[in-house]
This record gives sequence, structure tokens and C-alpha cells, in this order.
Amino acid sequence: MIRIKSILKENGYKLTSQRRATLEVILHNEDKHMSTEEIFIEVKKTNPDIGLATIYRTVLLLEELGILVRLNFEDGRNRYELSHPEEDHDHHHLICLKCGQVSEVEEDLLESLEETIDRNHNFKIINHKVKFFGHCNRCR
Amino acid sequence: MIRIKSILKENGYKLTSQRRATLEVILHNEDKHMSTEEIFIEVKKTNPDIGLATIYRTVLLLEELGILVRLNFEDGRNRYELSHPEEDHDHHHLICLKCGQVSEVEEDLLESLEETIDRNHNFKIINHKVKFFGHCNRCR
DNA sequence: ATCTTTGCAAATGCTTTGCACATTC
DNA sequence: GAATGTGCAAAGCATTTGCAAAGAT
Repeated sequence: MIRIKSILKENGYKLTSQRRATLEVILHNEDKHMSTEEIFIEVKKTNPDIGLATIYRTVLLLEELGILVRLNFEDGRNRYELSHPEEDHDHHHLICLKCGQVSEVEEDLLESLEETIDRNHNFKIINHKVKFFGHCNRCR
Repeated sequence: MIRIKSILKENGYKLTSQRRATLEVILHNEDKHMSTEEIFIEVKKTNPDIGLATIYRTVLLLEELGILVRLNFEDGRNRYELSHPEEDHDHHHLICLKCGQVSEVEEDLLESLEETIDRNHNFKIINHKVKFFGHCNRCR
């Protein structure tokens, strides 16, 4: 949170109570990949007067600052998770086609593919988004 | 087209002139990753009376039948390309962050990562969606 | 003749925006 | 006190849907 506050400050933004509350909900729900509306519902429990537009503006800002990562699980809404600055590329997600559960893959293992792409396509990779669809341990 | 017609027929759907025109536009614009509206504008040139809703219904149907693959390049609209039945998994896309150009990667090279996921996460992979963001040959 | 498909317009659902007021530094 | 941030309601935009008419087998 201290790190995040200084990122905001460095960029000329304030850590308002709404932004702090939004961040705390996301920090306390790691691995949940919350949608904007889910974040809104949670934040409302401590800040009942907050508006949905504020949550939209906050997650957009936090994404631009690299604090959040926007996820797309093909369900028609944006979802967010904390960015992990120690990982230089986003991690992958496993999405169960039966129950919808989403889990994370810590292994990257894309080095050789990315080298091949750099070599064969002359394309400089900065980041990637990788989703695997299939059946989770409970549904397979 | 003969193959597609029989897939439609097998599933109890008709190859109407609207569906044929939609397919022809997609067939004649391979590698363009057209959005629904772009398809609509193209189809209108030969079928001026077609409605946008028909295009939406057609691409949805063709996707369900496995004839099209829906793509998401994070620009707020669905895009489609022909499915390549000889590939058992969708191919990857390279998206240039500067000029927006999208190109395709024929190399899969995900076998070892997918084996690791099966082993470590007990997750049975059926398909994947892989996007690489970076700078293309002209922009790097 | 029956079942499917289409065009249109309206509805939907997520997200963004304009604006007056409030808050922060 | 100037600039930034917020809440609300309205607008925006891609997509879906209800329905009556048209089309296919």
C-alpha cells in the first residue's frame, strides 16, 4: 500500500478514501479476479456513498499506472487483479469450461516460443495474455 | 464452402444467401480478423438489404459450429477468422502496440507448458488463447 | 404446410462522460 | 485557492432479442 501510494503521488494523483477502499478490497480478495461491479458491491460495505463510476475510474487509473492488470475471461465484463511487479510478464490463467473456476499458473515457460517469434517474425514481445480453456481437477 | 454447407445441413441449418454472402466475405478476407460491423459493411456491397442483426446471428452460429473462431484484440468488439480444422488448437496472434497490426504465429510450441499444467494443476487443456503484445518488424 | 430465417426497432448491459459539488494539498 | 476527485444521471456503443413478415424444403 505504501508502494502504491507513492506511485500515485509520483504521478500527481491523490490517495483518496475511495481509492484506498477500492485497493483494500482488491488486496483482500487476491485470486478472485473481481469484476468492476463485484468490487463496487464490496467497497459499498465500508463506503456506502461511493458511486459505480468512481470504481470504473479508479480501476482504469490503477491499470494505467501498472498497479492492476485487466483480465478478460470472455464473460462480457472486465476483471482485475493486482499486478506482480516481480513477474516481468503476466501469468497465465486456467479457465474451466464446466464450472467457470479460474486459477493461475506460476510457470511461464514461454521463453523458447518467444525467442522463436523474435527470430522468425522479428517481433519484439513486451507482454502476453495466455488463457487455457479446459476441465479443472474437479470437473475433468 | 462445400464442407461448410454440409456442416450446416448436418445440424439442421440452411445455407441462405445471407449466410453464404457472410461466409464469402470472410473467406475473401483471410488474415483480416474482421469485426462484425466490418463484415456487415462488406456484405452490404453485394446484399444491400441485409441487417446487422443477421450478421451477428450468423457469426454466432458459425462460431458454435466451429467454422469461425472468435478473437478478442482488446478493442471492444468481437472479431472473427476461419477456423483451421487441421490445427487442433487455435494459433497465436502478435498484436503491435504501436500500429495495431495483427499477425499470426504458425508455431504452437506449447506442448511442454501444457504437459506441465496437466501434471501440476491436474487441468485437462482443450484449447488456448494466446496473444503476444509488442512491436512489429516495422515499429520496433 | 411447417419450420427456419430475416429485418427492423427496441431493449440490454457494460462502460464512459458531463457537470456541479466536494475534497485534497 | 487551485487543481483534482466524486456522485449522479445521461449518453455511448456493441450486442441481443421480440416479433411479424419472408423464405426454404
